[in-house]
Amino acid sequence: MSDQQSEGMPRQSKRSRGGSAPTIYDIAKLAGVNPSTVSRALSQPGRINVKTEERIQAAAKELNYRVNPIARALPTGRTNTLGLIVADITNPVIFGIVRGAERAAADAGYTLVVAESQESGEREATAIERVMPSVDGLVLATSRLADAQIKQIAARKPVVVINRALEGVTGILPDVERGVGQLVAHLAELGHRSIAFVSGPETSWVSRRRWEALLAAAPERGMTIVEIGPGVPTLDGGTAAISRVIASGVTAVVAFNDLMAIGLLRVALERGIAVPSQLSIAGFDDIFGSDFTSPALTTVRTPLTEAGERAVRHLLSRVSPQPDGRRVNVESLLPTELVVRGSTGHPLADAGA
Amino acid sequence: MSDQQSEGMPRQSKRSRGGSAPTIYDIAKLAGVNPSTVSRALSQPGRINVKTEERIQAAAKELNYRVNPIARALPTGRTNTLGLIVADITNPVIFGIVRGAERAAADAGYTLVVAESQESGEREATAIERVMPSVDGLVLATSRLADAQIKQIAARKPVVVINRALEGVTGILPDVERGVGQLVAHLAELGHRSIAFVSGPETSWVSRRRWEALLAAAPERGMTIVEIGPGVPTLDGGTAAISRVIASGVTAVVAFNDLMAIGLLRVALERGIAVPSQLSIAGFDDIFGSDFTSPALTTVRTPLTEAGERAVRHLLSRVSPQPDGRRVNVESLLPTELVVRGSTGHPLADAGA
DNA sequence: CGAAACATGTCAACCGGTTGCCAAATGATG
DNA sequence: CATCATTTGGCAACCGGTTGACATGTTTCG
Repeated sequence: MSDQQSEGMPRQSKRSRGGSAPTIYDIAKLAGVNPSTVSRALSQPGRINVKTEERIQAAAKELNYRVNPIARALPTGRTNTLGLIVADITNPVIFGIVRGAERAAADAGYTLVVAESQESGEREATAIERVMPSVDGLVLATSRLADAQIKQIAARKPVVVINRALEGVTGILPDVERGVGQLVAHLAELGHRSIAFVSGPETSWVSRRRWEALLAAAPERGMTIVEIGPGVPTLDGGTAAISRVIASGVTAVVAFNDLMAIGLLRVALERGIAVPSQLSIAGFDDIFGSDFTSPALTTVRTPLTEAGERAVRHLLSRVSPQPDGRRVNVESLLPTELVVRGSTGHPLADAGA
Repeated sequence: MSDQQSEGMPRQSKRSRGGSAPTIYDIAKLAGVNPSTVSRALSQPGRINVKTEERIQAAAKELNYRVNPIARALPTGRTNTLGLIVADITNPVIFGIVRGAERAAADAGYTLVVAESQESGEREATAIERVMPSVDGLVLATSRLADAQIKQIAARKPVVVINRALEGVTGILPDVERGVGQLVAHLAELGHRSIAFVSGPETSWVSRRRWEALLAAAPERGMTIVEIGPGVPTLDGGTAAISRVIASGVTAVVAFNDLMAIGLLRVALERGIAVPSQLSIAGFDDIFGSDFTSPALTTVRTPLTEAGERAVRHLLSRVSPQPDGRRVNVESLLPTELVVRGSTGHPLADAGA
């Protein structure tokens, strides 16, 4: 019974299907060695006799062999894949992150799977559960999860968060103070004495940080500053804030992000308010399109592509430690910088009155 | 050194690691059945006695079991993953495609891996080779590969291409005529008698299609039309074309895409040309930011999110045929439509002279 | 009441690699 | 030339599911 396999015609030999991709068994047969030798030759160069290795390489090339990443992942647990979870793929702030992450991953021979949570914590948790088993690590950009949830995930797989400070979890964070300092100095030089900050969502860590930085920098230059908000971080969120901005009597307004700033800019122009002479407007992030406006938007740029890149490189350094000791410096903050365009300028002499 | 693992405690029993994820073997033990029964209970509801199935479900829930997609993929070949290859993730035309594709994939419980070719055919081929073994199908958006290469790939795995017509390969294509017809009608109604089309790259299938549609529609309305180009499909590409546009004496210009249109708009305003009274400008795609300009851009919208969605849904229908016969209608073209904003208007009476 | 039809669950092979252990071959050393 | 160290490559178990073949138990029906 047990030898029913061996009797009769030479029923298709154990390993060798027709159309399918070649396996190490095919190579082994062709090179006349054991499959395990092939595996070693391919993944641990040097472990095998040079002569044999060459023979195996030649056979592999002849068969046009590609290692099956799934078969490799099963025993090793390493998938050569990273996950990137974003709240909203079409949010321009995210694009850069995705690009940077994808590049860094591709450079290292890693594949990137992208999942979108659509701003929902629940969907985010689902998406994470789905990709978790098949990734070596996760980048959480703009996560909507609670700190505790993130920590729990970080305990299972390496995790890097972007734009969020979290005890025990690596975070890629911007040097908000730098860009804000430049912005405030810029406005002060132009002659502004009062600023309004139109803030974003109450729960936004980034919005809070930006506000704190402004709150610290403005008085140093002898400027007054007020916060208006919270508001939704969209064009409409900016539009909705205009009345309060005007009522506050400031000559310059800084919005939580470029989208809100553009909303402010549009509604201001509609109402016949001259920008920048009557009202200077600035935003954050330097998103795609922020220079499409007339006047173009002055903004504090956050290097988002670099954020994505760093996040992935740090993840990789934990997933597959580099022998040469190169380590990604995640301690240093991402440098932000002011981009001066047309939406900020000297206030009219009488405007400050 | 090598046996530090095995000394001491009674080396872990065959199936049951501590920290690791639970397996069907753990469930089997808990429910007192054979692992294969667990597998069937989980993947073929009904094949198993209801009573037993319940017991297994309970055990699975208790252990918080999640199927290991990699282990499942190895024997079945199905990975529940789709690949999306794009030329440039940060190209705003792509965003919508990515979002639509991701949503459709997530809805079906599929994971999406995204790879960027950075406009290089070689990188694209590499990226495809890398993801090929671990996906069930591929969406090629804005491929830079030759027709023959794509056909070769399509012979190995299900492939859907976006914005490209290719014998034997499913393509998601826009109904260019519809939007162009609306645009031409709109311009004619405004009183324009002459149009210039600033074209994109010579190799762009889409640019050619748009030009052909314009060429067919304009004369029907008694308008003259000229082509200016080819040019690079960027802001600068638009900017560079302004002199030739002015020289042509037209009152309306249609750019290959919104980016070029915005470039034209900006340089026109810089030169003191009034938009739309002296020159009406329109673009294609309705990209993010096309309404940030002053005046906002009139454009022919292509439903990119739907393109991504359709591409994935069609792929899914081939990968895992729906029992209910629902099929994705890929034959019908994606409806494009005119979005009228401020950059088009009545030409000045004397401008046509 | 016996046989055929059907339902249910087990066995064991398999997907395609990886890797610990070991035997044989080779080389170095005294 | 004997002895020991080092290479080299094979054996076989393993990763975690899936699935065809089959044995057993249960129903149905002539």
